[in-house]
Amino acid sequence: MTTPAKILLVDDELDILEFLSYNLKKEGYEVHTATNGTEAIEVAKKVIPNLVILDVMMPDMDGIETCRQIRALPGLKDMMVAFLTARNEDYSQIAGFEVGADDYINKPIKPRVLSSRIKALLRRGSNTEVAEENEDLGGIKIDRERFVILKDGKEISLPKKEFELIELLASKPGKVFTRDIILDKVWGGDVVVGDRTIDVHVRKLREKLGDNYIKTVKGIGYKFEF
Amino acid sequence: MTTPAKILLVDDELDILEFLSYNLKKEGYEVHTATNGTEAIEVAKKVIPNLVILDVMMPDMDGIETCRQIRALPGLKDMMVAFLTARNEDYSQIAGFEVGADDYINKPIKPRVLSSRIKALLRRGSNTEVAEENEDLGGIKIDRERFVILKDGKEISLPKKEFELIELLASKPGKVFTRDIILDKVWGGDVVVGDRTIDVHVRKLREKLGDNYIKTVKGIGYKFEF
DNA sequence: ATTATAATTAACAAAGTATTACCGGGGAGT
DNA sequence: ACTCCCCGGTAATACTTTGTTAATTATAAT
Repeated sequence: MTTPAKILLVDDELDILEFLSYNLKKEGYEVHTATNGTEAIEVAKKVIPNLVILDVMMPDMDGIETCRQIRALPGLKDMMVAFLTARNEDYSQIAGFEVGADDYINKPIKPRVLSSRIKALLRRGSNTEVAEENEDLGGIKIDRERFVILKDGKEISLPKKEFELIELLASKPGKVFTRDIILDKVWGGDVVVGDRTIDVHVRKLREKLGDNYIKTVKGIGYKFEF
Repeated sequence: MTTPAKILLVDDELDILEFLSYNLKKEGYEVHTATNGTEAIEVAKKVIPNLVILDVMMPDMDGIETCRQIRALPGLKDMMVAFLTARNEDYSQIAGFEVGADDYINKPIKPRVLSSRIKALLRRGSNTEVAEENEDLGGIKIDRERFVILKDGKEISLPKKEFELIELLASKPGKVFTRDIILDKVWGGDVVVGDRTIDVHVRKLREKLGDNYIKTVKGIGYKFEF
């Protein structure tokens, strides 16, 4: 770590703002905050953040519009942008990607998830050179931005759950994810679903991606390998 | 599997304490309890729990403050902390995370939910440790994360029991593990299996790893050597 | 040689996973 | 508002792998 990354948080709900702010500071980031679009633009001009986290739903000026305006500022074209959205807001419905969102983060926010997402974002952001090439995982690329998998250049679009599942598994190729962990991360710790639900989703993924990527580790769980 | 995780429960309501305690013990955890902050700190000093579950609302000293004090104790910085909160007590969440809460559990508590949350927490806690490079044991490496053995760079995947067995033996190379101990650690103290079960598993391991690693000590047990 | 302990093998039981079919809810399009 | 269709999930069943047992053979120690 050289100089801490600067993050601008924008949300009209003070609770959330504080909560996120605290957690990010703990991770060593330099955190700035704003409670509305106008204020956000002011702050952005001054601090030139590496990453802006914007609530989509805000009074006055919504996150999308705010984003558009911030991006128009000099020197801020290359900054990373993440939107906060309520759970279950279908990604495709959101106009955010049109203004160049780099990630979506669902509320309610789990600190651990947040932290890793942000790290990933900042890493991506610092790759100023290449227009952000997604990692190639044995002929497969995960395009979070478009919510699509690329297999040998061919697009395969996945439903949400399947996407989240492959995303998790591929996040650390080779690592075995226990059923517990998968349930926890993809379905959420307190949702109780049947034992075979994961299997079925794995099945559907294998149908679409081919049988060579997701391996079962009997008695333990699954892992992504190539 | 190895040694049971230690959990410290703190709540002023005896009903809840008993209820949780019962459920957690059933899951195989070592459970300690306290009914107030001061007592909690005493117990924490002694047992050095892996996880503390704290009621936020308590007379005398509330959960947050208790947590702060416990964390200040030597050797307890890295422990996991979960707070029990009444439904929708949003405000306390913020304060809680400031003292390093790792999770919130809402009352009323459903045992099933509790169980999975706790598993996740303890897992997270142990993951927090150092990224622990795998030791090379005479051409063999045990990769717990991927759940495979690496022999001369080549991956050998093992079934659960075989993996646990080699893991145990290799945990202290050279040391002889008696059949009793092996049964206890791998199969669990209360499971009754036949005399030859261990032999068969050793056999299978030797088939896969070669005959040069596991040595028999007649009349005593087995040891891992290289 | 005799006895006790261990290794091997094959057959069986149990656990775990894959597959298929199906159902209900919610959104998209009409 | 009414379909229709897709997604996410369940249930039942078939299938595979793993774990255990028991019977048999081999080995070492006295």
